[in-house]
Amino acid sequence: MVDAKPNRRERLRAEAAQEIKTIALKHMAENGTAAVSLRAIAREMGMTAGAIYSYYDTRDDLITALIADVYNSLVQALEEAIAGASGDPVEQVMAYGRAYRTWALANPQEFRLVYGDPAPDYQAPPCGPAADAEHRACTALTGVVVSAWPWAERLHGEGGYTWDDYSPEFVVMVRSAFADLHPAAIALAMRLWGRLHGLVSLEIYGHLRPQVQDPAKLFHEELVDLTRLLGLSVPVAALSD
Amino acid sequence: MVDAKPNRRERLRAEAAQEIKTIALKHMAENGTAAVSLRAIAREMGMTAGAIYSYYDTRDDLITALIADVYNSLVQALEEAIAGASGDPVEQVMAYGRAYRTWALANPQEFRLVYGDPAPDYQAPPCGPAADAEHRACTALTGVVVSAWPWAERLHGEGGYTWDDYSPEFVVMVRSAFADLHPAAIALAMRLWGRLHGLVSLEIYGHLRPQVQDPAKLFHEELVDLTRLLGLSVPVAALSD
DNA sequence: TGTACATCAGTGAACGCGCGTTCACTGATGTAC
DNA sequence: TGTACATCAGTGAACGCGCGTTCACTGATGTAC
Repeated sequence: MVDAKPNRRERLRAEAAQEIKTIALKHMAENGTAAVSLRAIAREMGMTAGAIYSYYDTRDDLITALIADVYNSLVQALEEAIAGASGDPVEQVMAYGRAYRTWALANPQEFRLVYGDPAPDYQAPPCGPAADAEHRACTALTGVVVSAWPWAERLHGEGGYTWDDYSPEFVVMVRSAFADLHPAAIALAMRLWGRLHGLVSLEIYGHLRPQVQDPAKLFHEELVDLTRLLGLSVPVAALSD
Repeated sequence: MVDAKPNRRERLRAEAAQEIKTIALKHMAENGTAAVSLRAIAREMGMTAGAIYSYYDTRDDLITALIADVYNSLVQALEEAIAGASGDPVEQVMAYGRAYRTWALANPQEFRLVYGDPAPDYQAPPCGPAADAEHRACTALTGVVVSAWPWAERLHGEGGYTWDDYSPEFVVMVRSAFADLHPAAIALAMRLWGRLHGLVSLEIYGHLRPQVQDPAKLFHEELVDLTRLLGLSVPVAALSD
Protein backbone atom coordinates (compact mmCIF):
# COMPACT_ATOMS: atom_id res chain seq x y z
CA MET A 1 0.00 0.00 0.00
CA VAL A 2 3.05 2.24 0.41
CA ASP A 3 3.82 1.74 -3.25
CA ALA A 4 1.24 3.85 -5.08
CA LYS A 5 2.18 2.64 -8.57
CA PRO A 6 2.65 -1.08 -8.40
CA ASN A 7 5.40 -2.29 -10.68
CA ARG A 8 4.38 -3.19 -14.13
CA ARG A 9 6.54 -6.25 -13.59
CA GLU A 10 4.68 -7.22 -10.49
CA ARG A 11 1.35 -6.79 -12.21
CA LEU A 12 2.37 -8.93 -15.16
CA ARG A 13 3.78 -11.47 -12.79
CA ALA A 14 0.51 -11.73 -10.91
CA GLU A 15 -1.42 -11.99 -14.14
CA ALA A 16 0.79 -14.77 -15.43
CA ALA A 17 0.53 -16.69 -12.15
CA GLN A 18 -3.21 -16.40 -12.47
CA GLU A 19 -3.22 -17.45 -16.10
CA ILE A 20 -1.28 -20.57 -15.21
CA LYS A 21 -3.95 -21.57 -12.74
CA THR A 22 -6.74 -20.72 -15.16
CA ILE A 23 -5.26 -22.90 -17.87
CA ALA A 24 -4.60 -25.68 -15.40
CA LEU A 25 -8.26 -25.61 -14.39
CA LYS A 26 -9.31 -25.61 -18.04
CA HIS A 27 -7.21 -28.69 -18.75
CA MET A 28 -8.59 -30.33 -15.66
CA ALA A 29 -12.14 -29.63 -16.72
CA GLU A 30 -11.45 -31.05 -20.17
CA ASN A 31 -9.37 -34.11 -19.38
CA GLY A 32 -9.61 -34.79 -15.69
CA THR A 33 -7.40 -34.04 -12.74
CA ALA A 34 -4.58 -36.14 -14.19
CA ALA A 35 -4.24 -33.73 -17.11
CA VAL A 36 -2.66 -30.97 -15.07
CA SER A 37 0.91 -30.89 -16.35
CA LEU A 38 3.41 -28.08 -16.29
CA ARG A 39 4.51 -28.80 -19.84
CA ALA A 40 0.97 -28.75 -21.21
CA ILE A 41 0.25 -25.48 -19.46
CA ALA A 42 3.46 -23.91 -20.73
CA ARG A 43 2.68 -25.13 -24.24
CA GLU A 44 -0.70 -23.45 -24.18
CA MET A 45 0.80 -20.23 -22.87
CA GLY A 46 3.40 -20.27 -25.62
CA MET A 47 6.14 -20.62 -23.06
CA THR A 48 8.85 -23.05 -22.18
CA ALA A 49 8.17 -25.60 -19.47
CA GLY A 50 10.96 -24.23 -17.34
CA ALA A 51 9.34 -20.78 -17.27
CA ILE A 52 6.63 -22.08 -14.95
CA TYR A 53 9.26 -22.33 -12.25
CA SER A 54 9.35 -18.56 -12.04
CA TYR A 55 5.85 -18.80 -10.56
CA TYR A 56 5.61 -22.12 -8.76
CA ASP A 57 8.53 -23.95 -7.22
CA THR A 58 7.07 -27.30 -8.00
CA ARG A 59 4.14 -29.05 -9.62
CA ASP A 60 2.72 -29.87 -6.21
CA ASP A 61 2.84 -26.19 -5.28
CA LEU A 62 0.71 -25.38 -8.29
CA ILE A 63 -1.80 -28.08 -7.36
CA THR A 64 -1.91 -26.81 -3.81
CA ALA A 65 -2.69 -23.34 -5.12
CA LEU A 66 -5.33 -24.82 -7.40
CA ILE A 67 -7.01 -26.66 -4.56
CA ALA A 68 -7.05 -23.53 -2.47
CA ASP A 69 -8.64 -21.53 -5.29
CA VAL A 70 -11.22 -24.17 -6.02
CA TYR A 71 -12.09 -24.68 -2.40
CA ASN A 72 -12.49 -20.96 -1.96
CA SER A 73 -14.82 -20.80 -4.92
CA LEU A 74 -16.94 -23.56 -3.40
CA VAL A 75 -16.99 -21.94 0.00
CA GLN A 76 -17.89 -18.62 -1.53
CA ALA A 77 -20.84 -20.22 -3.32
CA LEU A 78 -21.97 -21.76 -0.04
CA GLU A 79 -21.60 -18.56 1.93
CA GLU A 80 -23.44 -16.60 -0.71
CA ALA A 81 -26.24 -19.14 -0.67
CA ILE A 82 -26.66 -18.69 3.05
CA ALA A 83 -26.39 -14.93 2.81
CA GLY A 84 -29.02 -14.93 0.10
CA ALA A 85 -31.44 -16.97 2.15
CA SER A 86 -33.70 -15.48 4.76
CA GLY A 87 -32.86 -15.84 8.42
CA ASP A 88 -35.11 -18.87 8.58
CA PRO A 89 -32.94 -21.90 9.35
CA VAL A 90 -35.05 -24.05 7.04
CA GLU A 91 -34.28 -21.76 4.13
CA GLN A 92 -30.64 -21.61 5.11
CA VAL A 93 -30.01 -25.32 5.30
CA MET A 94 -31.81 -25.95 2.04
CA ALA A 95 -29.97 -23.12 0.34
CA TYR A 96 -26.67 -24.49 1.57
CA GLY A 97 -27.50 -27.98 0.35
CA ARG A 98 -28.71 -26.81 -3.02
CA ALA A 99 -25.61 -24.68 -3.47
CA TYR A 100 -23.41 -27.67 -2.64
CA ARG A 101 -24.97 -29.81 -5.33
CA THR A 102 -25.27 -27.02 -7.87
CA TRP A 103 -21.65 -26.10 -7.52
CA ALA A 104 -20.57 -29.74 -7.79
CA LEU A 105 -22.58 -30.34 -10.94
CA ALA A 106 -21.28 -27.14 -12.50
CA ASN A 107 -17.70 -27.97 -11.53
CA PRO A 108 -17.38 -31.75 -11.48
CA GLN A 109 -13.63 -31.90 -11.99
CA GLU A 110 -13.12 -29.27 -9.33
CA PHE A 111 -15.26 -31.34 -6.99
CA ARG A 112 -13.05 -34.35 -7.69
CA LEU A 113 -9.95 -32.27 -7.10
CA VAL A 114 -11.13 -31.19 -3.68
CA TYR A 115 -12.99 -34.26 -2.45
CA GLY A 116 -11.39 -37.05 -4.45
CA ASP A 117 -7.83 -37.90 -5.34
CA PRO A 118 -6.30 -34.54 -6.19
CA ALA A 119 -3.83 -35.85 -8.74
CA PRO A 120 -1.49 -38.81 -9.14
CA ASP A 121 1.42 -38.68 -6.70
CA TYR A 122 0.21 -35.45 -5.17
CA GLN A 123 0.89 -35.10 -1.48
CA ALA A 124 -1.23 -32.52 0.29
CA PRO A 125 0.57 -30.20 2.68
CA PRO A 126 -0.66 -30.82 6.23
CA CYS A 127 -2.03 -27.34 6.66
CA GLY A 128 -2.36 -24.37 4.40
CA PRO A 129 -4.96 -22.42 2.48
CA ALA A 130 -6.92 -25.58 1.63
CA ALA A 131 -7.33 -26.37 5.30
CA ASP A 132 -8.48 -22.80 5.87
CA ALA A 133 -11.14 -23.14 3.20
CA GLU A 134 -12.29 -26.42 4.71
CA HIS A 135 -12.65 -24.65 8.02
CA ARG A 136 -14.64 -21.88 6.46
CA ALA A 137 -17.00 -24.37 4.82
CA CYS A 138 -17.43 -26.14 8.10
CA THR A 139 -17.98 -22.89 9.93
CA ALA A 140 -20.68 -21.84 7.49
CA LEU A 141 -22.56 -25.08 7.99
CA THR A 142 -22.09 -24.92 11.74
CA GLY A 143 -23.57 -21.44 11.57
CA VAL A 144 -26.72 -22.88 10.08
CA VAL A 145 -26.92 -25.44 12.84
CA VAL A 146 -26.40 -22.70 15.40
CA SER A 147 -29.28 -20.73 14.00
CA ALA A 148 -31.42 -23.86 14.19
CA TRP A 149 -30.17 -24.84 17.63
CA PRO A 150 -33.19 -23.58 19.54
CA TRP A 151 -35.11 -26.34 17.78
CA ALA A 152 -32.33 -28.86 17.27
CA GLU A 153 -31.22 -28.87 20.88
CA ARG A 154 -34.30 -30.80 21.89
CA LEU A 155 -33.21 -33.66 19.58
CA HIS A 156 -29.46 -33.51 19.88
CA GLY A 157 -28.55 -31.71 23.07
CA GLU A 158 -28.12 -34.98 24.94
CA GLY A 159 -25.96 -36.69 22.32
CA GLY A 160 -23.10 -37.14 24.72
CA TYR A 161 -20.65 -34.95 22.85
CA THR A 162 -17.91 -32.97 24.54
CA TRP A 163 -15.15 -30.76 23.19
CA ASP A 164 -12.84 -33.73 23.53
CA ASP A 165 -14.57 -35.28 20.56
CA TYR A 166 -12.83 -32.77 18.31
CA SER A 167 -9.29 -31.65 17.74
CA PRO A 168 -8.26 -28.79 20.03
CA GLU A 169 -7.27 -26.42 17.19
CA PHE A 170 -10.58 -27.02 15.51
CA VAL A 171 -12.48 -26.35 18.73
CA VAL A 172 -10.67 -23.07 19.27
CA MET A 173 -11.45 -21.95 15.77
CA VAL A 174 -15.10 -22.85 15.71
CA ARG A 175 -15.84 -21.61 19.22
CA SER A 176 -14.32 -18.28 18.41
CA ALA A 177 -16.88 -18.02 15.63
CA PHE A 178 -19.85 -19.02 17.76
CA ALA A 179 -19.71 -17.98 21.35
CA ASP A 180 -22.10 -20.29 23.15
CA LEU A 181 -21.86 -23.34 20.95
CA HIS A 182 -22.92 -26.79 22.06
CA PRO A 183 -20.45 -29.58 21.22
CA ALA A 184 -23.23 -31.67 19.72
CA ALA A 185 -23.94 -28.92 17.21
CA ILE A 186 -20.68 -29.63 15.44
CA ALA A 187 -21.44 -33.31 15.18
CA LEU A 188 -24.80 -32.40 13.75
CA ALA A 189 -23.18 -30.14 11.17
CA MET A 190 -20.89 -33.00 10.17
CA ARG A 191 -23.83 -35.31 9.73
CA LEU A 192 -25.59 -32.76 7.56
CA TRP A 193 -22.45 -32.43 5.50
CA GLY A 194 -22.21 -36.20 5.15
CA ARG A 195 -25.72 -36.45 3.84
CA LEU A 196 -25.22 -33.75 1.27
CA HIS A 197 -21.89 -35.17 0.26
CA GLY A 198 -23.12 -38.74 -0.13
CA LEU A 199 -25.68 -38.27 -2.86
CA VAL A 200 -23.69 -35.56 -4.58
CA SER A 201 -20.51 -37.58 -4.79
CA LEU A 202 -22.36 -40.68 -5.97
CA GLU A 203 -23.89 -38.53 -8.67
CA ILE A 204 -20.65 -36.85 -9.69
CA TYR A 205 -18.84 -40.16 -9.94
CA GLY A 206 -21.61 -41.64 -12.06
CA HIS A 207 -23.17 -44.09 -9.66
CA LEU A 208 -26.71 -42.74 -9.70
CA ARG A 209 -27.24 -42.09 -13.37
CA PRO A 210 -28.47 -43.67 -15.49
CA GLN A 211 -30.24 -46.04 -13.09
CA VAL A 212 -31.92 -43.06 -11.50
CA GLN A 213 -33.25 -40.58 -14.02
CA ASP A 214 -33.41 -37.58 -11.77
CA PRO A 215 -31.02 -37.44 -8.85
CA ALA A 216 -32.35 -33.99 -8.01
CA LYS A 217 -35.52 -35.60 -6.73
CA LEU A 218 -33.63 -37.83 -4.31
CA PHE A 219 -31.53 -34.89 -3.26
CA HIS A 220 -34.51 -32.72 -2.56
CA GLU A 221 -36.04 -35.40 -0.35
CA GLU A 222 -32.82 -35.50 1.59
CA LEU A 223 -32.89 -31.73 1.96
CA VAL A 224 -36.37 -31.92 3.41
CA ASP A 225 -35.26 -34.64 5.78
CA LEU A 226 -32.33 -32.47 6.81
CA THR A 227 -34.73 -29.94 8.20
CA ARG A 228 -36.40 -32.73 10.19
CA LEU A 229 -33.00 -33.68 11.56
CA LEU A 230 -32.64 -30.07 12.70
CA GLY A 231 -35.95 -30.28 14.51
CA LEU A 232 -37.52 -27.77 12.17
CA SER A 233 -40.99 -28.13 10.77
CA VAL A 234 -40.97 -28.01 7.02
CA PRO A 235 -43.13 -25.38 5.35
CA VAL A 236 -45.48 -26.75 2.74
CA ALA A 237 -43.90 -24.52 0.11
CA ALA A 238 -40.53 -26.22 0.50
CA LEU A 239 -42.02 -29.65 -0.03
CA SER A 240 -43.03 -28.95 -3.60
CA ASP A 241 -39.95 -26.93 -4.37
CA MET B 1 -16.50 -79.99 -16.90
CA VAL B 2 -16.04 -82.34 -19.86
CA ASP B 3 -12.32 -82.15 -19.38
CA ALA B 4 -11.60 -84.22 -16.27
CA LYS B 5 -7.93 -83.22 -16.05
CA PRO B 6 -7.66 -79.56 -16.76
CA ASN B 7 -4.49 -78.67 -18.60
CA ARG B 8 -1.58 -77.90 -16.46
CA ARG B 9 -1.08 -75.00 -18.82
CA GLU B 10 -4.57 -73.71 -18.21
CA ARG B 11 -4.16 -73.99 -14.49
CA LEU B 12 -0.88 -72.12 -14.50
CA ARG B 13 -2.40 -69.54 -16.79
CA ALA B 14 -5.28 -68.93 -14.42
CA GLU B 15 -2.90 -68.71 -11.48
CA ALA B 16 -0.71 -66.18 -13.24
CA ALA B 17 -3.71 -64.07 -14.25
CA GLN B 18 -4.74 -64.08 -10.62
CA GLU B 19 -1.26 -63.26 -9.39
CA ILE B 20 -1.16 -60.23 -11.68
CA LYS B 21 -4.33 -58.91 -10.11
CA THR B 22 -3.10 -59.68 -6.60
CA ILE B 23 0.12 -57.77 -7.14
CA ALA B 24 -1.74 -54.91 -8.77
CA LEU B 25 -3.96 -54.64 -5.70
CA LYS B 26 -0.92 -54.76 -3.44
CA HIS B 27 0.73 -51.90 -5.31
CA MET B 28 -2.50 -49.99 -5.20
CA ALA B 29 -2.81 -50.47 -1.46
CA GLU B 30 0.77 -49.32 -0.97
CA ASN B 31 1.00 -46.39 -3.35
CA GLY B 32 -2.48 -45.49 -4.46
CA THR B 33 -4.51 -46.24 -7.53
CA ALA B 34 -2.02 -44.42 -9.76
CA ALA B 35 0.64 -47.02 -8.91
CA VAL B 36 -0.93 -49.77 -10.97
CA SER B 37 1.51 -50.18 -13.85
CA LEU B 38 2.09 -53.18 -16.07
CA ARG B 39 5.83 -52.75 -15.89
CA ALA B 40 5.88 -52.60 -12.11
CA ILE B 41 3.74 -55.71 -11.86
CA ALA B 42 5.90 -57.59 -14.33
CA ARG B 43 9.01 -56.51 -12.45
CA GLU B 44 7.65 -57.91 -9.20
CA MET B 45 6.70 -61.16 -10.88
CA GLY B 46 10.18 -61.48 -12.36
CA MET B 47 8.77 -61.19 -15.83
CA THR B 48 9.07 -58.93 -18.81
CA ALA B 49 6.51 -56.20 -19.27
CA GLY B 50 5.40 -57.67 -22.56
CA ALA B 51 4.47 -60.95 -20.90
CA ILE B 52 1.47 -59.34 -19.23
CA TYR B 53 -0.12 -59.12 -22.66
CA SER B 54 -0.60 -62.87 -22.63
CA TYR B 55 -3.17 -62.29 -19.89
CA TYR B 56 -4.67 -58.87 -20.47
CA ASP B 57 -4.95 -57.18 -23.83
CA THR B 58 -4.46 -53.77 -22.36
CA ARG B 59 -3.85 -51.90 -19.16
CA ASP B 60 -7.45 -50.80 -19.06
CA ASP B 61 -8.57 -54.41 -19.32
CA LEU B 62 -6.57 -55.21 -16.22
CA ILE B 63 -8.08 -52.28 -14.35
CA THR B 64 -11.54 -53.34 -15.41
CA ALA B 65 -10.87 -56.82 -14.04
CA LEU B 66 -9.53 -55.26 -10.86
CA ILE B 67 -12.62 -53.14 -10.38
CA ALA B 68 -14.85 -56.14 -10.91
CA ASP B 69 -12.93 -58.17 -8.33
CA VAL B 70 -12.92 -55.38 -5.80
CA TYR B 71 -16.57 -54.61 -6.28
CA ASN B 72 -17.42 -58.26 -5.86
CA SER B 73 -15.47 -58.38 -2.64
CA LEU B 74 -17.40 -55.40 -1.33
CA VAL B 75 -20.74 -56.81 -2.41
CA GLN B 76 -19.89 -60.13 -0.83
CA ALA B 77 -19.12 -58.40 2.45
CA LEU B 78 -22.44 -56.59 2.28
CA GLU B 79 -24.41 -59.71 1.42
CA GLU B 80 -22.73 -61.65 4.18
CA ALA B 81 -23.54 -58.90 6.64
CA ILE B 82 -27.20 -59.11 5.74
CA ALA B 83 -27.20 -62.89 5.77
CA GLY B 84 -25.55 -62.85 9.19
CA ALA B 85 -28.15 -60.50 10.64
CA SER B 86 -31.50 -61.67 11.89
CA GLY B 87 -34.60 -61.17 9.79
CA ASP B 88 -35.31 -57.95 11.67
CA PRO B 89 -35.00 -55.05 9.21
CA VAL B 90 -33.42 -52.89 11.89
CA GLU B 91 -30.63 -55.40 12.32
CA GLN B 92 -30.28 -55.76 8.58
CA VAL B 93 -29.93 -52.11 7.71
CA MET B 94 -27.48 -51.53 10.51
CA ALA B 95 -25.47 -54.60 9.54
CA TYR B 96 -25.36 -53.41 5.95
CA GLY B 97 -24.23 -49.95 6.97
CA ARG B 98 -21.60 -51.20 9.37
CA ALA B 99 -20.28 -53.59 6.73
CA TYR B 100 -20.04 -50.74 4.22
CA ARG B 101 -17.90 -48.64 6.51
CA THR B 102 -15.85 -51.53 7.85
CA TRP B 103 -14.99 -52.72 4.37
CA ALA B 104 -14.08 -49.21 3.27
CA LEU B 105 -11.79 -48.62 6.23
CA ALA B 106 -10.13 -52.00 5.73
CA ASN B 107 -9.71 -51.40 2.00
CA PRO B 108 -9.36 -47.67 1.49
CA GLN B 109 -7.57 -47.83 -1.86
CA GLU B 110 -10.08 -50.34 -3.14
CA PHE B 111 -12.84 -47.98 -2.06
CA ARG B 112 -11.19 -45.20 -4.04
CA LEU B 113 -10.82 -47.47 -7.04
CA VAL B 114 -14.51 -48.26 -7.08
CA TYR B 115 -16.05 -44.99 -5.95
CA GLY B 116 -13.42 -42.47 -6.90
CA ASP B 117 -11.26 -41.95 -9.94
CA PRO B 118 -10.20 -45.46 -10.90
CA ALA B 119 -6.88 -44.48 -12.38
CA PRO B 120 -5.44 -41.73 -14.58
CA ASP B 121 -6.72 -41.94 -18.14
CA TYR B 122 -8.84 -44.99 -17.39
CA GLN B 123 -12.09 -45.16 -19.30
CA ALA B 124 -14.66 -47.50 -17.82
CA PRO B 125 -16.47 -49.81 -20.21
CA PRO B 126 -20.18 -48.89 -20.34
CA CYS B 127 -21.32 -52.23 -19.03
CA GLY B 128 -19.54 -55.29 -17.76
CA PRO B 129 -18.81 -57.14 -14.55
CA ALA B 130 -18.45 -53.91 -12.60
CA ALA B 131 -21.96 -52.88 -13.54
CA ASP B 132 -23.18 -56.31 -12.48
CA ALA B 133 -21.59 -55.92 -9.08
CA GLU B 134 -23.13 -52.47 -8.69
CA HIS B 135 -26.50 -54.00 -9.44
CA ARG B 136 -25.95 -56.71 -6.87
CA ALA B 137 -25.02 -54.14 -4.23
CA CYS B 138 -28.10 -52.16 -5.08
CA THR B 139 -30.27 -55.24 -5.02
CA ALA B 140 -29.02 -56.21 -1.60
CA LEU B 141 -29.88 -52.81 -0.18
CA THR B 142 -33.23 -52.80 -1.93
CA GLY B 143 -33.87 -56.15 -0.30
CA VAL B 144 -33.45 -54.55 3.08
CA VAL B 145 -35.90 -51.83 2.15
CA VAL B 146 -38.33 -54.46 0.92
CA SER B 147 -38.19 -56.28 4.21
CA ALA B 148 -38.85 -52.98 5.97
CA TRP B 149 -41.53 -51.91 3.52
CA PRO B 150 -44.49 -52.80 5.76
CA TRP B 151 -43.27 -50.00 8.02
CA ALA B 152 -41.64 -47.75 5.46
CA GLU B 153 -44.63 -47.62 3.14
CA ARG B 154 -46.47 -45.40 5.56
CA LEU B 155 -43.72 -42.78 5.21
CA HIS B 156 -42.69 -43.20 1.60
CA GLY B 157 -45.51 -44.89 -0.27
CA GLU B 158 -46.81 -41.57 -1.51
CA GLY B 159 -43.50 -40.18 -2.68
CA GLY B 160 -44.72 -39.84 -6.24
CA TYR B 161 -42.27 -42.31 -7.76
CA THR B 162 -43.06 -44.40 -10.81
CA TRP B 163 -41.01 -46.89 -12.78
CA ASP B 164 -40.29 -44.11 -15.24
CA ASP B 165 -38.00 -42.60 -12.65
CA TYR B 166 -35.48 -45.36 -13.34
CA SER B 167 -33.82 -46.78 -16.40
CA PRO B 168 -35.83 -49.59 -18.02
CA GLU B 169 -33.03 -52.20 -17.80
CA PHE B 170 -32.56 -51.42 -14.16
CA VAL B 171 -36.28 -51.74 -13.47
CA VAL B 172 -36.44 -55.13 -15.17
CA MET B 173 -33.53 -56.39 -13.14
CA VAL B 174 -34.65 -55.20 -9.76
CA ARG B 175 -38.30 -56.16 -10.24
CA SER B 176 -37.29 -59.68 -11.18
CA ALA B 177 -35.58 -59.87 -7.81
CA PHE B 178 -38.52 -58.51 -5.83
CA ALA B 179 -41.94 -59.37 -7.16
CA ASP B 180 -44.24 -56.76 -5.68
CA LEU B 181 -41.87 -53.89 -5.31
CA HIS B 182 -42.99 -50.30 -4.91
CA PRO B 183 -41.14 -47.76 -7.07
CA ALA B 184 -40.55 -45.55 -4.07
CA ALA B 185 -38.66 -48.36 -2.37
CA ILE B 186 -35.81 -48.02 -4.84
CA ALA B 187 -35.55 -44.30 -4.23
CA LEU B 188 -35.44 -45.01 -0.54
CA ALA B 189 -32.65 -47.54 -1.02
CA MET B 190 -30.68 -44.94 -2.96
CA ARG B 191 -31.13 -42.42 -0.19
CA LEU B 192 -29.91 -44.95 2.37
CA TRP B 193 -26.92 -45.63 0.17
CA GLY B 194 -26.21 -41.94 -0.14
CA ARG B 195 -26.20 -41.46 3.60
CA LEU B 196 -23.83 -44.34 4.18
CA HIS B 197 -21.61 -43.23 1.37
CA GLY B 198 -21.39 -39.61 2.45
CA LEU B 199 -19.78 -40.01 5.83
CA VAL B 200 -17.69 -42.97 4.72
CA SER B 201 -16.22 -41.24 1.72
CA LEU B 202 -15.53 -38.06 3.68
CA GLU B 203 -13.71 -40.23 6.20
CA ILE B 204 -11.76 -42.22 3.60
CA TYR B 205 -10.62 -39.07 1.82
CA GLY B 206 -9.50 -37.51 5.07
CA HIS B 207 -12.08 -34.79 5.55
CA LEU B 208 -13.39 -35.86 8.96
CA ARG B 209 -10.21 -36.66 10.78
CA PRO B 210 -8.54 -35.12 12.59
CA GLN B 211 -11.18 -32.50 13.28
CA VAL B 212 -13.50 -35.24 14.47
CA GLN B 213 -11.80 -37.72 16.73
CA ASP B 214 -14.21 -40.59 16.25
CA PRO B 215 -16.12 -40.75 12.98
CA ALA B 216 -17.64 -44.05 14.13
CA LYS B 217 -19.80 -42.12 16.53
CA LEU B 218 -21.23 -39.92 13.81
CA PHE B 219 -21.72 -42.93 11.62
CA HIS B 220 -23.58 -44.82 14.28
CA GLU B 221 -25.96 -41.93 14.78
CA GLU B 222 -26.64 -41.96 11.08
CA LEU B 223 -27.32 -45.69 11.23
CA VAL B 224 -29.86 -45.15 13.96
CA ASP B 225 -31.46 -42.40 11.95
CA LEU B 226 -31.57 -44.72 8.94
CA THR B 227 -33.92 -46.98 10.84
CA ARG B 228 -36.12 -43.98 11.53
CA LEU B 229 -36.16 -43.22 7.83
CA LEU B 230 -37.39 -46.77 7.30
CA GLY B 231 -40.21 -46.20 9.74
CA LEU B 232 -38.77 -48.70 12.18
CA SER B 233 -38.62 -48.15 15.89
CA VAL B 234 -35.12 -48.46 17.20
CA PRO B 235 -34.52 -51.01 19.94
CA VAL B 236 -32.77 -49.62 22.99
CA ALA B 237 -29.96 -52.12 22.56
CA ALA B 238 -29.02 -50.66 19.19
CA LEU B 239 -28.76 -47.17 20.57
CA SER B 240 -25.83 -47.96 22.80
CA ASP B 241 -24.20 -50.25 20.29
C1' DT C 1 17.56 13.32 -19.84
C1' DG C 2 21.18 9.97 -20.12
C1' DT C 3 24.09 6.39 -18.65
C1' DA C 4 25.55 2.15 -15.84
C1' DC C 5 23.99 -1.43 -13.42
C1' DA C 6 20.71 -4.89 -11.29
C1' DT C 7 16.81 -7.63 -11.73
C1' DC C 8 14.53 -11.50 -13.35
C1' DA C 9 10.99 -13.65 -16.77
C1' DG C 10 11.73 -16.59 -20.21
C1' DT C 11 14.85 -19.60 -23.47
C1' DG C 12 16.47 -23.86 -25.18
C1' DA C 13 18.69 -27.73 -24.44
C1' DA C 14 19.49 -31.45 -21.73
C1' DC C 15 18.90 -35.03 -17.78
C1' DG C 16 16.77 -39.22 -16.44
C1' DC C 17 12.61 -41.29 -15.69
C1' DG C 18 8.79 -44.78 -16.26
C1' DC C 19 5.28 -45.72 -19.00
C1' DG C 20 2.16 -48.76 -22.58
C1' DT C 21 2.70 -51.30 -26.44
C1' DT C 22 4.72 -54.09 -30.44
C1' DC C 23 7.28 -57.76 -32.47
C1' DA C 24 10.27 -61.35 -34.10
C1' DC C 25 12.10 -64.93 -31.39
C1' DT C 26 12.91 -69.15 -28.28
C1' DG C 27 12.00 -73.04 -25.85
C1' DA C 28 9.35 -75.71 -22.84
C1' DT C 29 4.88 -77.94 -22.65
C1' DG C 30 1.22 -80.45 -24.68
C1' DT C 31 -0.91 -83.27 -28.67
C1' DA C 32 -1.48 -86.60 -32.50
C1' DC C 33 0.04 -90.30 -34.81
C1' DT D 1 7.03 -95.64 -26.05
C1' DG D 2 8.83 -92.58 -29.50
C1' DT D 3 8.71 -89.10 -32.88
C1' DA D 4 6.92 -84.85 -35.41
C1' DC D 5 4.37 -81.04 -34.95
C1' DA D 6 1.53 -77.25 -32.80
C1' DT D 7 0.81 -74.27 -29.11
C1' DC D 8 1.86 -70.35 -26.61
C1' DA D 9 4.01 -68.17 -22.20
C1' DG D 10 7.70 -65.46 -21.87
C1' DT D 11 12.06 -62.90 -23.81
C1' DG D 12 14.57 -58.89 -24.95
C1' DA D 13 14.96 -55.15 -27.48
C1' DA D 14 13.01 -51.37 -29.37
C1' DC D 15 9.41 -47.53 -30.37
C1' DG D 16 7.76 -43.12 -29.08
C1' DC D 17 5.79 -40.70 -25.59
C1' DG D 18 5.26 -36.95 -22.00
C1' DC D 19 6.69 -35.90 -17.80
C1' DG D 20 9.20 -32.83 -13.80
C1' DT D 21 13.18 -30.55 -13.09
C1' DT D 22 17.83 -28.14 -13.76
C1' DC D 23 20.91 -24.79 -15.68
C1' DA D 24 23.75 -21.53 -18.10
C1' DC D 25 22.12 -17.98 -20.97
C1' DT D 26 19.79 -13.65 -23.04
C1' DG D 27 17.51 -9.59 -23.28
C1' DA D 28 13.98 -6.58 -21.99
C1' DT D 29 12.43 -3.97 -17.99
C1' DG D 30 13.23 -1.31 -14.01
C1' DT D 31 16.43 1.55 -10.77
C1' DA D 32 20.03 4.75 -9.10
C1' DC D 33 22.91 8.28 -9.95
